[in-house]
Amino acid sequence: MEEEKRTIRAVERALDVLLVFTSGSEWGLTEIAQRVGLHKSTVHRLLATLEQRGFVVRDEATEKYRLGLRILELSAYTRADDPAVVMRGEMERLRDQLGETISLYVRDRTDRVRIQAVQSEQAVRRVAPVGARLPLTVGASSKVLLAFEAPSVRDALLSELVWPAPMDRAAYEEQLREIVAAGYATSFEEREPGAAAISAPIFARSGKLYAALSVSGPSNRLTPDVMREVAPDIIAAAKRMGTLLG
Amino acid sequence: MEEEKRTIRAVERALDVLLVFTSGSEWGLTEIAQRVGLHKSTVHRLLATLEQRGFVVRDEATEKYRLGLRILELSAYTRADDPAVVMRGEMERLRDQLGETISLYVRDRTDRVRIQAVQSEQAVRRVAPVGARLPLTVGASSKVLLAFEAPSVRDALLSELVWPAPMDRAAYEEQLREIVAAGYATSFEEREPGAAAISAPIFARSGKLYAALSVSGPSNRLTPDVMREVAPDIIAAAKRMGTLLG
DNA sequence: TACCGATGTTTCACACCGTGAAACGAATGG
DNA sequence: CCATTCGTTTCACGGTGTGAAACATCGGTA
Repeated sequence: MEEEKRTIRAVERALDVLLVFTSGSEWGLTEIAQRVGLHKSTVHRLLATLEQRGFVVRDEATEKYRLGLRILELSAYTRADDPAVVMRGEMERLRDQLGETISLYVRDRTDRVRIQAVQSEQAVRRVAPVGARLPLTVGASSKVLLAFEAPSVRDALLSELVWPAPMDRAAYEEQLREIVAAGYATSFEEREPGAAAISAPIFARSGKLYAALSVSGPSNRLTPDVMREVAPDIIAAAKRMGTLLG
Repeated sequence: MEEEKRTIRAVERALDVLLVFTSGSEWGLTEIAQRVGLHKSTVHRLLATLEQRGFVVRDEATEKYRLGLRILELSAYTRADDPAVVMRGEMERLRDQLGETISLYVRDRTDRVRIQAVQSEQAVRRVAPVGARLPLTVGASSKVLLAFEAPSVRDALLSELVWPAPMDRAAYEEQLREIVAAGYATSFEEREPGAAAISAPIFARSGKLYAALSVSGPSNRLTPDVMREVAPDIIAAAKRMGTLLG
């Protein structure tokens, strides 16, 4: 039962404190302490350390903590968005063609992360910040990132994921097989009501799954019929984007 | 004499490990250990912890460490108040690398304005006050701010500008095309004798031209050969700075 | 094949460092 | 003016992070 730990508790706690800021940008010490379940005193020392290195700063007005510029500085060195920059042109082309928001997701462990996005210019549109982290269980892109993954990896992930109540693993696996056959996945008001999405896989030249390209918008515009119609365009764009990768 | 420390050593060390990635995106364990001056064993545990939380990942091909997507996720929640402030870190790094004065120019109508600068620390150096306003007709940064602007805007500006005597608009436009192809611009004793500069464009994520990053110094140090050599570094820095923008 | 150096990984005993209870100070407002 | 909440500091204790050393794996070299 007990897994051997080779990690450092104090560091884990510090990182957990940082991660608190992914659900709100401004926090007081006591709030953070409650959230991570640690003593005020401990969190105070953690924050002092993070502040000294510039990972958090104190808002002068509110006296609360927020993330510091060191994070931004580091984010410039995450190579994950390098290919994403190259792909931006192709994504803009697709946006102009379809008029909806285009996103690029990669899998990170049991989540997916939006590494690039171009927004729809319509009045009613999905907004989608780069860097957003979403569960791998729901949404068209999640299904793509699972369905086209290597079998061994996929099975490991399916075992590891915790499923929301109404979902059944067997039925889900069947759905994934259909997605592989079709070459793309859709979701209709699956993750959030009123929203729909269609997603296709991007493979690197090596054949390895790199990302999921998704088109998302309001479900009254992105109806199942419309999605079926534009699927070939999205698959083609995803294929082109794959060739841009090493 | 001795300052009381209220920080946590293990956390400080972990953050230092993260900061190593601001001077190179790929590192091996031993390299990192040398850089931060810690024992291999210690760094190994730190990295294992950072990896568990997704702050670093191991490149499958090279087996080396790089920053993980958690950083990107956090960066989405940092409020970048003033872009010029955010970019200062990157500019300081470039200054340390090249030893010359680094400036950041944005276009304001038919002028350019220096909105940020870090000075060379050499005895003979260009001095460059922030806020300085210069004509858009001469200098490497001017050419960048024109060459990479949207065609319609560029043409309007070219018509509006009043040209100094010896310049010809047709020849200038040809020069701008070459600059777009090269990805950077240079100037050698163009605006003031004894001075040279090299400049690259900074694009926001949206693809919009935001500013020109320039390296300037005495023309005996910044020879054409030297500028050609350091151009890739400047372009890379400008690219990173672009990712810091919304 | 045997050897080497360089890499990442694991083990282990010890001291030191991180921990949380508690007490403190400061600000707010009822 | 007391009560409450927040951030800060102190301190003794024991757990926890530490680095030397040994181990494991590679590629490269002779």
